[in-house]
Formats: sequence, C-alpha cells, structure tokens
Amino acid sequence: MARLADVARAAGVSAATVSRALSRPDMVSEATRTRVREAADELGYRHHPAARALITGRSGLLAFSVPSLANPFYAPVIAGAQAAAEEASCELIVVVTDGSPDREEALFHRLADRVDGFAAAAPRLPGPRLAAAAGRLPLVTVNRRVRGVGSVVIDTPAGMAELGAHLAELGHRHLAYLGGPEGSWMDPRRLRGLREAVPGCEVTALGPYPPEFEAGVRALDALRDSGASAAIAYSSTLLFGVLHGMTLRGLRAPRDLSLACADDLSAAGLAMPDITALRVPAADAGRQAVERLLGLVGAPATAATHRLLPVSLSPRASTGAPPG
Amino acid sequence: MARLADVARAAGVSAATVSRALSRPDMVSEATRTRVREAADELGYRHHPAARALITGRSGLLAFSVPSLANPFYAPVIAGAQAAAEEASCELIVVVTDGSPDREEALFHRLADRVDGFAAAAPRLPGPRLAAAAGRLPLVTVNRRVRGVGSVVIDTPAGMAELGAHLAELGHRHLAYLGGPEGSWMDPRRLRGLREAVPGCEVTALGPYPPEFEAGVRALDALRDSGASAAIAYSSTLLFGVLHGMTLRGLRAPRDLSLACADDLSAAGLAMPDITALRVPAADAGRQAVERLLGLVGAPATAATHRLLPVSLSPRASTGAPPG
DNA sequence: TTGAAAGCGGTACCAG
DNA sequence: CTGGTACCGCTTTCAA
Repeated sequence: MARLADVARAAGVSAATVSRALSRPDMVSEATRTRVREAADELGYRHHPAARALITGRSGLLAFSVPSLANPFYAPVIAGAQAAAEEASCELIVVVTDGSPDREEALFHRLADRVDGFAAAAPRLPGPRLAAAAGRLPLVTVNRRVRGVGSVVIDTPAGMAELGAHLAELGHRHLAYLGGPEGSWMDPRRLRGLREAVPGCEVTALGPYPPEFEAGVRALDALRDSGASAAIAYSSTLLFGVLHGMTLRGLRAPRDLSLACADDLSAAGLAMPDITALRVPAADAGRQAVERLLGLVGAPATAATHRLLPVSLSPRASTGAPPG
Repeated sequence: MARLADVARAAGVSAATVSRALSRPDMVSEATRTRVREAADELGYRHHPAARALITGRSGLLAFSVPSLANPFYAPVIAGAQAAAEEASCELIVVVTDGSPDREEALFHRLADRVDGFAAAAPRLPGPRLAAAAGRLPLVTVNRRVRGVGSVVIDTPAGMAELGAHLAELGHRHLAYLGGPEGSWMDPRRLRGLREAVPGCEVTALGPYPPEFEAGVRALDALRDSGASAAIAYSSTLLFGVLHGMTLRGLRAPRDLSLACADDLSAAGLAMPDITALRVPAADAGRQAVERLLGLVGAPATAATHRLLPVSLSPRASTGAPPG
C-alpha cells in the first residue's frame, strides 16, 4: 500500500505538500499539483480512511436504518440513498431494525461515534426518543416528522386524498382503507388524508396489516364484510394478496370491487399496468435524506428542515364505477 | 467525548493499562480491570473506531454486495449477514450493484481499503475478475463458486433434483423451467440439476426472466405453448406472476398445471401455504458468508473453503398429477 | 507556495 | 502486571 510519504518521495516534495495537493488543490502551485497527482496515480495511492478520519473527525460513513428489507418499498429508497452517498464519497451502512423501537434506539447508540450521520426510517420509535438521538449525531428521519429533527416525508396523505377524490368521482360512497403496519407513524395520517378528502363518503379502516401478500389474501374477508365498494391498500404487497384472493373467488376489479394502492407498485417488480396507484418518489426520498444529512454533517447547527415530496395519482383499470 | 487518557486519569492508571484492561482483559490484574471498567462506564467511554483502525489495520467494517434489493430473496440473506457481523462487533456496508459486472468490480476497488472483507453476491462478474479481487482483500462469494475464492452456496441444484423427482413421481413427463436472471452463474446449474434428476422427462427451459411479477404474467403464454404439465420457477416473485396469470384465465394449479418454486416464498412475505417450494436457508447463507469472511480476516492465508447449504422440499397443494 | 513538526486516539513493544 | 514511549497515516498550524 502506497502511503503519503511514498508519493512525496516520488514527487520530490514533502508529505504536507502531497496532502494539500490532493485535498486542497488550490493551496498548491499548478506545477507541483500535477507532479504530485502523477506520482499518486503511478503508485496507485489512496487515502487511508482511518488516518484521515482520525484527524478530520469524519468517517465518511453514513447509516441508514429501515424496518425491513422484505418490504420492497425500501429497495428504491436505499438505492437512492446509496447513489447520493456515493456522489459524496461516502459509504452507507444499512441496518435492519425489524421495526423494533428498542433496536432502533440501540443502533443509534452503537453507530453514533462510527458514522457521520444517521438516516432513519423509524416508523415506531417514539418521537422524543428520536429527538434525543438527534442531539447526539446528525439525524434525518424518513417518512416521519418529529419536532426538531430534519425529515424527508413522502406526501402520501395528499395522495390518499387524491385517491379518495378519484373514487368519489367514480361514484363510490363507501371506501375501505387497508392500513398498517401496526404502530406506524404514517398510518393514521394516510387514513386522515383520505377521510378529509371525502366528507361525503363512509370510510372503513381495516387492519393494521403487515405489508405481506398473505395478509392481503386474509384481509379480503373483512373487506367484503365491510360493504365498501372500493379499497385502498397502503402496501403493494398487501394489495397483491387482496387481488389474488379476489381472482381465486372469481371476483374482478373493478367489476366487483375497485382496488387502489397507496404504494408504488414498481418497487416490488410488480409493475402491473392495470392497478390504480400512487407514484411515490421513493428513490428521491432516499437521495434527499442523504443529501440533507450531508448538509447537517457540514453544518451541524443548521435548523431542522422538513421536506415533503409530492406524489401523483396514476388512475388505471382497477378502479371504476361501483357495482350496481 | 471521553478519551482513553480521561479514563486513565479517573482510574489512576496509565493509558496503556486502560487499553489493555479494555481490549485484553487477561493481561491485567483483576483489581485494576474492574477499576478501569468502572471508570470507563462512568465516563461513558467508547473506543474511537478510527484511532483503533489506524493502529490495528482493521476497520471493523464489512461490505456485502447484492445485485438488487427489490428481489426479496436477499432480504433474509442480508439480515443473516448483519446478525453475524453484529455479533463480531462489525458493521455491514450494503452495496447494490444492479447486477452490473463493472459496478461489482468498481465496488471492490472503492471499498478494498475501507473494509476488512467483502461478501459478494455477484452472479454475473466473470470468475477470473472475482478471483483477482480476492487477491486484494478477503472475499467470500455467495451463491457462486469460483476457483480459489471462498464461497457459501445454497444447493438449489440439488433442490431442483428433488423437485424434479417429486413431479416425475406424480406422473409428469414434461417439465418447464422458468429460469433467470440473464447471465446468472446459478441459472444453468439449476437447470442441469433438474435435467439430471429426471432423465425420463422432457425439460423445456424458458427464459431468462427477471425476478419480477410482471415477467411471470407474461411467461405464462410461453409456458402454455411449451406443452409442459408442470413448471418450476426460479424466483418466487416470478412464480407469483405466473399464478396471477393463471387465475386471470381461469386456470388452476395443480388441476391445469402443476407449479413449484425453487426459491423460498417466505422471504417475500409470500408465505402462501399451498405452493410447493424449496425451503432455502437464505439467512444462514448470509450468516455463514460473514462468518467465513471473519475467519479470513483473522487468517488471510487460509485456503478457500466452499460451503454448500442443503435445501429441503416442501411439497404442497400446487403440485399434483398431470391433467388428463 | 512549501516544509518541519505536532498531534488526532489508540496499541504494542520494551523495561522495570 | 504496569508505565513509558514510539508510531499507525494523515492534516494542519507555524515559519521560512
């Protein structure tokens, strides 16, 4: 492994100059800069991250916590986060919390002095405990807003309102919301977004369900019992279970029941062209969370900002006029 | 932040002693050990990872690369890897490669001097390039065997043989394999495992398909055209597409077509109780890959070991006698 | 603009 | 068993 001193020797300058030529090119003359760079390239020199971290106090590491990787919703979120981290020459430590508040909190502590910042999709951890963690290291929450903590939130509640309006316009007067996961911060907000948009409609809240196919299959009974003529599922995986249950019983959407999804189907490789759904900017959410985080790392005193990402409705064949 | 010197002062010993008391407790007397520990606890002392990494040459970081997080197969793999890493007080940098060989290779280089080891689910990168990377840092491949590189491989080919035998026993004489992804190292091995187990059967290979729902829906046409009476899909997401396509057309398994899956359905939250499938130890694969890796980190000269994890068949309602 | 030297926070060798 | 000390590789004053 080539070290700074080796490059210095090869370029005929001091180690200090090499350091400057590489990290602060403007502090060095054009001539030495190119000479140093050539020597560095030739030797295949790379910074020793630990040595640099030791002196700068920055590890170049970011953490991103998600409740689960089995929920395909998080795949593009992490992909976006990783892309942003990479552009800033940072690495991303992905941690899975299983949605356990205790584990989420434990991870903050375990990683606090190892990473420069923490992006947390922590749907269950109580707000005050999140805010406390934000005091110990730069923190940004994803799909969750807490006083005093920077956040990037996908505006699914507004999307729910759009979905509700869309269904009401089609003539539906009784909607069902298949909600979850249990204890999620976003869940009641989705429901409220829907309710407030359709004051003339009855809205039955079902669940909470986990974001799983099987839960959707099982949910169909409750859904039929509710008497709703249209249903909105919070998760695409859940929705697919419902859909499967329907086809098994010879039911079709929208003939027997209109079906829509508040999640982005494409994340799950489930890009069925015929399901009414929200297009949610999941990759953007991940990217912006990391960008915000990097901003905080650079200027820790910055006031918390809250970013709300708009969603858009993609009306398709699975929603139509109610039966009868 | 409390530093080693602070603890030393508080405990009335030298910094060297504190270091030993914390990192090599057996090199220190019982009395000082407890005294140091108490002082450290009181001050909330934690190792500075960079300082430690600088001198030990170990970062406590491991990388795990996967082609995609949208494929739910990798969720338990990463969860298992993370659990093993955590037990060894390491963090896991998860990197998504999109299955691009160039990106896979670029990541090796980018991370080579940042992490202690690399676990790679790299289905497409040519073997020699993988082996070259293994020369630069401890490397273990997952679901992929390359000469000279340690590996942990799930024995899906043997599982395919079991699935084939199961179907042959039910009376099927023409099987279809829905394979993929494109260029995957494992794919032809799955097919061969199946073919060799059922010499009396015709086996039609279809694909390659991406591990996506929609691909399954589309694959159904080719599947019907093939004339096979039973199909095995390599991916659970793909299988679900097939199943959905079937129900849309009023086809049922196993009445019209027997259906089985070489992947573990539970990973996708798709724990449908009625699909014949393989139980694959995905979490174990992740865990063992990391454990092997940690072994390599400790003793880099160790010869490459290849671990093959057995799978088991769960015969269920989706496979039965062929129609007619 | 450049070089010398002092650390960053630990670990490990060497004496004692 | 313990303390002193050199040093890991890099950044950053401070002088020249």
